[in-house]
Amino acid sequence: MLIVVTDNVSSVAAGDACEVRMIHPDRVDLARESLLDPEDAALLADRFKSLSDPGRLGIIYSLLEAGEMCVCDLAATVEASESATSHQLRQLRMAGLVRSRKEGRTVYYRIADTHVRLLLDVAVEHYLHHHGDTR
Amino acid sequence: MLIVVTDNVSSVAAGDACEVRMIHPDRVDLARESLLDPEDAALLADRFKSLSDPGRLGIIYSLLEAGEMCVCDLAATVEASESATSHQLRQLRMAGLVRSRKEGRTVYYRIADTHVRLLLDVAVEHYLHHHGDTR
DNA sequence: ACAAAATATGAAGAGTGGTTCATATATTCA
DNA sequence: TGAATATATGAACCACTCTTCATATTTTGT
Repeated sequence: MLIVVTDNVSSVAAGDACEVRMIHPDRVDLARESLLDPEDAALLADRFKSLSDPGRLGIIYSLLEAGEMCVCDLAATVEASESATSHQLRQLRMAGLVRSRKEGRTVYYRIADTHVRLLLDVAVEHYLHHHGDTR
Repeated sequence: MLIVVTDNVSSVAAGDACEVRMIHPDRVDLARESLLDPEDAALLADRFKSLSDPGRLGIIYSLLEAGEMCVCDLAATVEASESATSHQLRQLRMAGLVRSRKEGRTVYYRIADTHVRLLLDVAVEHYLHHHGDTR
């Protein structure tokens, strides 16, 4: 990688494509070393995405409070159709946030593990009581 | 609210609209009491949404590692255009995850508070080392 | 004042997400 | 076996998101 330094502003010819401008190459290098590899970043982003829907948050809070619940009860709780609820539960299950158990015709869902509650508690702690300025 | 109970399966005629089926009305009532009000749920979901993009996660990790960084350095780090990076920083700023400080023409961004690191640590703890089955 | 630099913003396009509706699967009951 | 129940799945539609491109704003240097 070719690096050209002029005063305190540097440019890097990355590969054979465009030129990138930077002011503090040292910080860029530092930050680059600790970057998640793209695969992990995508995975982590996907998991956060599962938590980014009010309906799914409603499902999760319901399960945290009431323990095991079946699809139709969850649908009634969050006031959504059973189909929509089933679709959302599928996402939550594939994200590893909930697990399911089948008993006869009904399927009971539960929170997968205790990290979920911890994660929400931290988020609520930060977000709901801390609406700071937007500087 | 009219409630009709048959065996252990109940129906609630909610308002004047559709009919909702449920198996454990007690759990539904329990879960309903602890539901976030819609406003808070939407707010919380929005904050998680800010964390649901690999590029934004890259920005956040960069800031956690390198401290203050300007837009062009962040763009170089995550290999995105400066415009795209600026748009993403706007979201992160409005979500209260980062703050900015202007020095001459350059704007330096930093992580808003320590909860952000904690939140990511909990998420990584749960997600990256815990890819369980999908039952 | 003018040009260049650093960032911000707005609009438009492609892609994604969530719901609905119809249908499929699995299970119980008669 | 056939009907009803509980859930799952697939396709389609609308809305939203993210990027790009062009342009605006703010600040510096001459």
